[in-house]
Amino acid sequence: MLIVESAEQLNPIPEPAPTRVARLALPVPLPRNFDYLGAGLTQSDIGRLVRVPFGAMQKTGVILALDVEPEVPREKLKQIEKVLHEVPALPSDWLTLIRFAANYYHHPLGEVAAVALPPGLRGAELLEERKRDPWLSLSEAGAVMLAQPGRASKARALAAALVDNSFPRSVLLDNGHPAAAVREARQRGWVVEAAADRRADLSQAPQLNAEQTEAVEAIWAEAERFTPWLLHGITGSGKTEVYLRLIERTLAAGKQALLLVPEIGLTPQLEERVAARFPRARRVALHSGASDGARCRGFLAALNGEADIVLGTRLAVFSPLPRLGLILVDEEHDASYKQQEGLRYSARDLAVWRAQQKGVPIVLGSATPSLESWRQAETGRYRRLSLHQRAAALAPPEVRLIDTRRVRLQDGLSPMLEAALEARLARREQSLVFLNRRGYAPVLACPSCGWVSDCEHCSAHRVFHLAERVLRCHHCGTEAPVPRACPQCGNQDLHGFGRGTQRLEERIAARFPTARVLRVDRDSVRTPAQWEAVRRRIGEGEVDILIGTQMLAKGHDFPRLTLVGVVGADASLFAADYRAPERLFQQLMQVAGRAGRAGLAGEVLIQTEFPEHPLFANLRRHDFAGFARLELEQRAAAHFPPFGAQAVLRAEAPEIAIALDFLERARAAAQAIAEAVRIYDPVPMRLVRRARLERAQLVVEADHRLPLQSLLSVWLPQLYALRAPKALRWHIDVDPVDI
DNA sequence: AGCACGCCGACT
DNA sequence: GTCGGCGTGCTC
Repeated sequence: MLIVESAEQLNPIPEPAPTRVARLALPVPLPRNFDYLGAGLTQSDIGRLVRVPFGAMQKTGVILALDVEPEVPREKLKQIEKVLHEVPALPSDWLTLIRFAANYYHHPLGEVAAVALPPGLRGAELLEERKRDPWLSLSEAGAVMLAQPGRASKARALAAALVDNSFPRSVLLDNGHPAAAVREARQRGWVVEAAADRRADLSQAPQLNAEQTEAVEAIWAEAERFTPWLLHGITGSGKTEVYLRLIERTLAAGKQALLLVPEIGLTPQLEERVAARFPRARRVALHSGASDGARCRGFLAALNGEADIVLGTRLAVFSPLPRLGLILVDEEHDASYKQQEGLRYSARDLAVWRAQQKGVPIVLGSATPSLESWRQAETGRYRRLSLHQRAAALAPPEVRLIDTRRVRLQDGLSPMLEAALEARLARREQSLVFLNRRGYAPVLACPSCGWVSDCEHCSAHRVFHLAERVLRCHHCGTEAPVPRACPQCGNQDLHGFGRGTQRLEERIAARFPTARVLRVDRDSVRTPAQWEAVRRRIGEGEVDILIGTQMLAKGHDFPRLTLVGVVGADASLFAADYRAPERLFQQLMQVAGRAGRAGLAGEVLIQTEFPEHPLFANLRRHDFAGFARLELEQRAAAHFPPFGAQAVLRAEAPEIAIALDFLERARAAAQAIAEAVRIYDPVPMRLVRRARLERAQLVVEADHRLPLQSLLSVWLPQLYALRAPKALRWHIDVDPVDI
């Protein structure tokens, strides 16, 4: 029986859409969110983008929550101007991710959202994009749903959930699905595709060796849950092939794979390899080189589940992935995973958090893992897999040290290294001389009056670039023409002191006049297209001797390269930065890995004044584990990461006193709340002045993350409240890598 | 961060 | 007399 309680129930009149209070994340550098009024908002609008008036401006924000109690009087709330319905709502796990990042890195949530969203995700631009791109209109028809054989009921449940979220939809069905599921999908007007079409082309896959097979099987056995893996594989051991096999299985299971790569010129190569292996998968590449439109499309393809493989640099860690099944982080030790400005996040660390959040496996791969990850493996939190075999079944290159205290160097080159270069030339093999310092000479100076080429804006010398005839500051980028005479005393005999790649190139070209010499550094190779051309020239044997910086260390296989010479590495052995040895070892291992391929034995010659340094002993044995053991012992003794956690508060101002004064007040505030936390004194940074600003920093440290995070949670709001002069800027860096 | 409002020097 | 310098202050 129906009980009628009111006339409206018989003749319902449409109710006016109720106005609700929505809390938004807005891209402003303030540690709080903003509340707005919105008529007709529903629960499914959480995660949607909106346009709102903000002061005298217009901003795009993300709806975080509805029906919150506003913290300001209700009459101050403005109306949401427009809900961007053309963009699907960001899912709740994505909102949780950016909330986590904001909390962990103590950065305003709205700014985190702005970093995580592709630039140009705005209503108008998006509509325009859709007109031009037929694919986008297809995917706008739907979030992808995937049904495996015998999973029709699960598929229907998922579909129902998508309907509730007012997702537009399409379906991706595996072979062998019940016909009923297809009928149902078609009846609902969904786009239907077969998942098999997106699978790998297996014809091309090379055989795996025993180690690789073992790794793939071990990881796949845990594919249904969060398992962090450290894949320690020496150069040439075929880590990439392991990644590809795992991606293949992930796609076959109807899930998405996220592959993170460092910010290097190699990204296109890996992209090509993935494309060749998975020609029919929907692939998305997200990196800084991509256009706004491409990033936008890629992000949306990831968001609505269309994308099968998302390959990208650190920013790709923020891609929303509704059917994520696997995360891979290649070269996990690489410094470019840590953003060094604004939101200073580690994409590798966020990736691990995401894998845990979504209950999926994550593989961190490297030949020289970060000591953080290595220790996680030692303590059993990560599971370690090792690939020792080089694919070409070749002995690793022989590493030899040249004691430069006992030989006479000519322009930085020892007779032994020269002889080795000579021998390679005679055998028509390639050589690489590694010097991690670009320019002709690090400083130009006047021997008669003592003038040096100092930068006006930085506490650094300007580097003498002979080829371009400029003095260039490597910190702020400003340059000046090379003076013909000393600006101070008029002496015409100015000297370049020290050696950079340009001078080494000059010296080697003079010493080996018949050799084809090529210098590769950021000055000579500026664009991806130039990199491509250089790689081709090297690969086709058009170069005899390469001279280069770390750009070349990360290079690809150069099959004719059999000799690597290292000069000028000593500075890193005793650097003040406690991470310097780790970086040096990683760099030397990497550059050594270039030597010897395709049946040609490799040799590495390192010029050093400190041949007895233990770092070299491990390098000669290719013993990363040995190096890590030694280095971790020292870190443990000093309570440095990974045996403890750090954050650094940095301040910059026109004068150091202003920065130090702010940090001193910050230190006092921290001291008052410190519990199980060490707070150091504010100190000027090593490079005090950069681009006309003077910088200082204050380190806080704890034995564990938790007390450090507790301190930051109380401390940061106090810092925002400190009355800082307008000219002062400050930021916090959690888990810094450069202190 | 923007962009307002708000009080003091050289100009149509 | 104004146009405009960028010094504080606010943004739901």
